[in-house]
Amino acid sequence: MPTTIRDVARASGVHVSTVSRTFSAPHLVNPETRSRVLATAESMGYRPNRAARALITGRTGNVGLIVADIANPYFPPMIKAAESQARQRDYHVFVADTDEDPVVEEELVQAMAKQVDGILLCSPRMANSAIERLAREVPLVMVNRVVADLPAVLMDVAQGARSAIEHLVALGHRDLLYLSGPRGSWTNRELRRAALSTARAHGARLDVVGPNPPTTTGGVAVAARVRDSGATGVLAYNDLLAVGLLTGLHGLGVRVPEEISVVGIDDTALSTLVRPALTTVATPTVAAGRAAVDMLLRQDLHPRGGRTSAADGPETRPTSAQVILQTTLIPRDSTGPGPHRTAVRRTPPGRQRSADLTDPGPADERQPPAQRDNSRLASSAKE
Amino acid sequence: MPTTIRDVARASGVHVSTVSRTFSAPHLVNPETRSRVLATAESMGYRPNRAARALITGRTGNVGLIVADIANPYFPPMIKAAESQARQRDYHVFVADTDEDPVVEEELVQAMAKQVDGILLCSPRMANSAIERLAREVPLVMVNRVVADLPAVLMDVAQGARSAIEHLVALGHRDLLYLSGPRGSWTNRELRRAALSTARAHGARLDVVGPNPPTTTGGVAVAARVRDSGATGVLAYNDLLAVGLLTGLHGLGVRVPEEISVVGIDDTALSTLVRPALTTVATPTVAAGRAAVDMLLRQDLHPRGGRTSAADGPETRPTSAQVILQTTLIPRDSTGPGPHRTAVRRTPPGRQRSADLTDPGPADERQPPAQRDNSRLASSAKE
DNA sequence: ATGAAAGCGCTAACAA
DNA sequence: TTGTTAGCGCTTTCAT
Repeated sequence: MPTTIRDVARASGVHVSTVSRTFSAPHLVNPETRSRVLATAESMGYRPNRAARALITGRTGNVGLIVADIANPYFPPMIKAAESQARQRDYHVFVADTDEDPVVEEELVQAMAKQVDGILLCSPRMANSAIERLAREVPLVMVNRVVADLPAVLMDVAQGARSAIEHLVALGHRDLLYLSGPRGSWTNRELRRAALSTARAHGARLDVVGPNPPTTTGGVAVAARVRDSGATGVLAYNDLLAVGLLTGLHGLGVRVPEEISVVGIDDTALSTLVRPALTTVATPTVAAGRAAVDMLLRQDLHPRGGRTSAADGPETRPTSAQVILQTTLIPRDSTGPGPHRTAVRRTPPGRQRSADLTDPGPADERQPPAQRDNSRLASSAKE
Repeated sequence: MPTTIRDVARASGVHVSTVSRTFSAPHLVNPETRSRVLATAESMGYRPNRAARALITGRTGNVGLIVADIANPYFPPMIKAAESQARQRDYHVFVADTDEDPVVEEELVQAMAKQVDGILLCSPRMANSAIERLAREVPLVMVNRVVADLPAVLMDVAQGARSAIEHLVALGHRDLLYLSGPRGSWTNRELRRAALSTARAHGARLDVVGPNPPTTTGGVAVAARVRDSGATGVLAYNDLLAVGLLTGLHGLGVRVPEEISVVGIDDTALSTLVRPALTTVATPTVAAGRAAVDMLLRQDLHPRGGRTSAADGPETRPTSAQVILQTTLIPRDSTGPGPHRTAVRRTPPGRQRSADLTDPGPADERQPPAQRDNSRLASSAKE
């Protein structure tokens, strides 16, 4: 039976409210009383019950973070960024994994709702309608998805897909493939659309294969189909799929990048660990984690419930805004010259091995390769 | 302002207690009333406040899971196993990452304490004393560590280290290295001790290098030292360190396994993705996640607080027990013949490339390679 | 089967 | 500066 505020009050001969103040507003209590209370509390092993406190203040000091798959190396940097940003503001982050299951996702939001001050929904798989409904129960910030006018942190993946396709085309590839990700993924739709239109604009063929589970296993599984497709350049929904493809192709004896070039998306830790090192589009996950926490905590200035309420003036609605983060192509060793190499710009095979391009290539590839933490953000307040 | 139980009561013309029963004990309420209440609740978008409920029942329906580093691929399978096991019993899992920081770790336990029914501490870095203190505030289950007689799920990593060292010795390596992990890690101490004694028993030299951060970066950083050490066989604290070492050695032009053999620990997803594929010791993380949840929920039969208390007989203390899970060496391509190869058993170089050994090798290597989910567990109740 | 009342652990007006 | 009182949203005796 844990010690309560009442036990401490009795033991130190003061009223509960004094004990309460000792912990939540120490400056309002006489230094002497304070230290006496603190001492007895300490000796009794008393800890304020944050849940009970939350019930009345309306603030828990926690934020929830829900991701589709913790095993995807895409998320950990984002999670860690969110955690450190939250910690700076004296918040804690509780993470939950939905296993790519929309139903579990909704359940988890429900379960978390009252134990956190808001939830970061990262790459959610739920239906829009479900999200909108939940948004009325708990402050939500979306990451990688646009839902109504909920606050959102987005990445310009369309631009990333354009860069990737143009990179492949510039290398002389005309038969391209987009390895599609899961249904219901906003990012997947963006990528696919941008890849298709960019390919068309450059007179290249682009087939779409999928949906695929966004995992290495998914990549291995689709390798034979990729080989048989006749495509020489492949863009995958994410690094996991791309790395799986690399493994699968290796198993089939197909050489990368000599026979097929592969581009991933996300620039996860994996991409420099595999051989050949993966050409990929860096998505600013760290900046996203930070930005998402900031948006949530900013709008959290309007606490729900709690006693503070009263007539709080003109209907305080959450500030709806979007933050859009830039993406960057990182050429590495999994892309090389294709069959339609034009005579215009000759680069020795293996040129891509150097991350430091001397030949800047087509305009869209001309990204500063050094600047990896591209946290410059184009914030566009929608109201 | 979210809808409360009172709003629903008023709107459906019944007392709050009836609404309460409709949700927590439906069988005690008249079917007609029930459906009426349910209907109004639904239409008003009412959701029971789990935090408030927990305050009185003493049960939250959540379990906490604290890990040292979410980015370590070692943890996700364990987390997912815990989640699915918990979900089967209608519990939710909240995960938190401590960034390998003991202080953050303690804070997080505090923050979670009252919002969960118990906490799984995975590979904690805290001091024993801190853990024992916290164990008095919230039910704790340890994973990968022994603290007093707290319930624990352990892996027989010592046996794993023995297998690994014997594997290297059998291949003809006599100059070995153990790449040490973080201070304060129970697993690290176990590994180190077992590696040292096994090497000694076989007349091999084994140096210890470290502590190292248990990350790929740590592995890359230590590569030059490893090369210069003169050792030909290396056992690393975990796969991350081993994979980093692989990358570092590759960068230095040192060939694996021709010049140096490397063994990892954990058999993370990474190990089959890198080239050469990593020889490693599989640790049963999935079984561990499941077992930990089971232990926690079993002892949770004794709810803390709540109103139920009363005189509950003979001092119900949490059942203290340990579960010990087996580990298995998985030979892959990062280990090969060493300079002291005896004439006894000749195996062509590159034999290790096949996961299907025809030559079973020394006794300790003779593990069933197919059986990957080694969840057979030796449970030893200590009371 | 339902209502009345007490209270989980805590905070926040308001007095004193 | 401290005590008094009310109550956050909910469950659970105990009556009825």
